[in-house]
Amino acid sequence: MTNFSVSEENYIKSIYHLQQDTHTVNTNSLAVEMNTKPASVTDMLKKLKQKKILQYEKYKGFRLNENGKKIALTVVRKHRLWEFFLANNLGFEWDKVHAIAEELEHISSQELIQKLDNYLGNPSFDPHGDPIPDKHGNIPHLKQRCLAIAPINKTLIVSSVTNQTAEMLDMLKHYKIKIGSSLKIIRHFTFDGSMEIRLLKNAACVISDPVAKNVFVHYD
Amino acid sequence: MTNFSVSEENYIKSIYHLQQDTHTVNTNSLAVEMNTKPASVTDMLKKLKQKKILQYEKYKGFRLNENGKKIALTVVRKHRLWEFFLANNLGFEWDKVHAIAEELEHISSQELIQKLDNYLGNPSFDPHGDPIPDKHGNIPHLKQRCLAIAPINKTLIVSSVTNQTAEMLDMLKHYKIKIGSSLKIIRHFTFDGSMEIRLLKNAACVISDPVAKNVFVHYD
DNA sequence: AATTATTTTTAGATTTGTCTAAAATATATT
DNA sequence: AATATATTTTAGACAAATCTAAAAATAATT
Repeated sequence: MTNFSVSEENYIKSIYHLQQDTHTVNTNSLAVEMNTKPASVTDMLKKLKQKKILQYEKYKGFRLNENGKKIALTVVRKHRLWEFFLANNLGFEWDKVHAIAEELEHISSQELIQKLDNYLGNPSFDPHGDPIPDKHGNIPHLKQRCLAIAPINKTLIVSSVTNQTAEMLDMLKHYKIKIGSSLKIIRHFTFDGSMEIRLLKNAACVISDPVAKNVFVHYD
Repeated sequence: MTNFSVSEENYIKSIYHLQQDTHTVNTNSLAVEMNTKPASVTDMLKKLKQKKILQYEKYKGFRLNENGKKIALTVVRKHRLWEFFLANNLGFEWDKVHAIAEELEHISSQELIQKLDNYLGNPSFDPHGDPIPDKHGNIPHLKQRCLAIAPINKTLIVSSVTNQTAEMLDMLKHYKIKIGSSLKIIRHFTFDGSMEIRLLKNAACVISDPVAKNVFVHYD
């Protein structure tokens, strides 16, 4: 497998994230995503095409081929494992880990990542609730949806929180809700959209609709 | 404090290591140390002088000033803390940690290093026995010398091993000698320069002069 | 369909870090 | 001290990654 520069890895990762929803990515959106200029993107696209990572025809958009996706997944895996380490072992807050993991994800040693993975206990989700690909690039795939519309009376596992402002984190801390928390929805109140929930072995409590809208859960 | 590139940090670190013994470093030896060409060294020297990190007069050698030393020490600190983490927590062998730490030492976050230091229990020596500077750049300073010429009948602590070939490591494993081991020299044999030693709560044993020459110890 | 607006690419410049080959300086030797 | 040798620096080139400004292609609008 060819060797990729930090810059190339960053492009590959961004293309991977963008092509999830849409089927083909365009130059401008990648330039925005990467905080760079469209001309720079075009330069890099040519390089990545030459390295047989990218499906790309001039003026017609582009997307990663299977090879490219594989590389993207190794970078994503490294990023999320480091995020887990930073939050879980070093005690960083969720909102601080991303920037540091952006640097750590480019450390090249395969052996390091394998040992780190084992050291951390082969976690499946990072502190933001995003799934961590395994060493083969397989992504753990549970149903995930917004708590506001999740099923009642089923065991739900908090998987991610979209609004990560200090105010929101403060609120969640008060309710003792964190990534990995187990909870059930007991009932909805139609008056204001709030809901009564019960966290595993805690008393029931009521959370507002705006809170529930930003909390995502897994279940099977 | 200015920001330094990976390449600049590597030059600073190498100059730091070279200026320990000699008082002024010369272009060729730095080029050898860094596996590069003398012309490239000169280019970088100009840059580092401009950044007020370096005492440097054309053709007359160079050395880091106080600012430069401070920067070198932060890089050395990061390198050795990561080495400790790799060996102690992830289970890497001594001889594998250096190459990976060469990459990790350039991760920029100060907060990361402070938290890592605490997580590791603020260790004083890395897996090679080299001292880890603290956050102020202070280096723990014990007497260190070659086991072959260390004092008899004093408690010595194995601090580093210079020859780290597989053969040597194998031999040390057999004798159960590792970094941090406590031992005493019981007597020397003049016939072949070998010595009888006793490791804490182990039976005494005899090690050859070539082995002793590559083992370094601390004592007070 | 023709024109306008948007998006994308090209051409050429810039910065960082490196190199080779030649020139300048310092050191060693006779 | 003069010459030879070794070391260091300069000059100019190159690759990677970026940029600006202009040209080319595509999409939208009248």
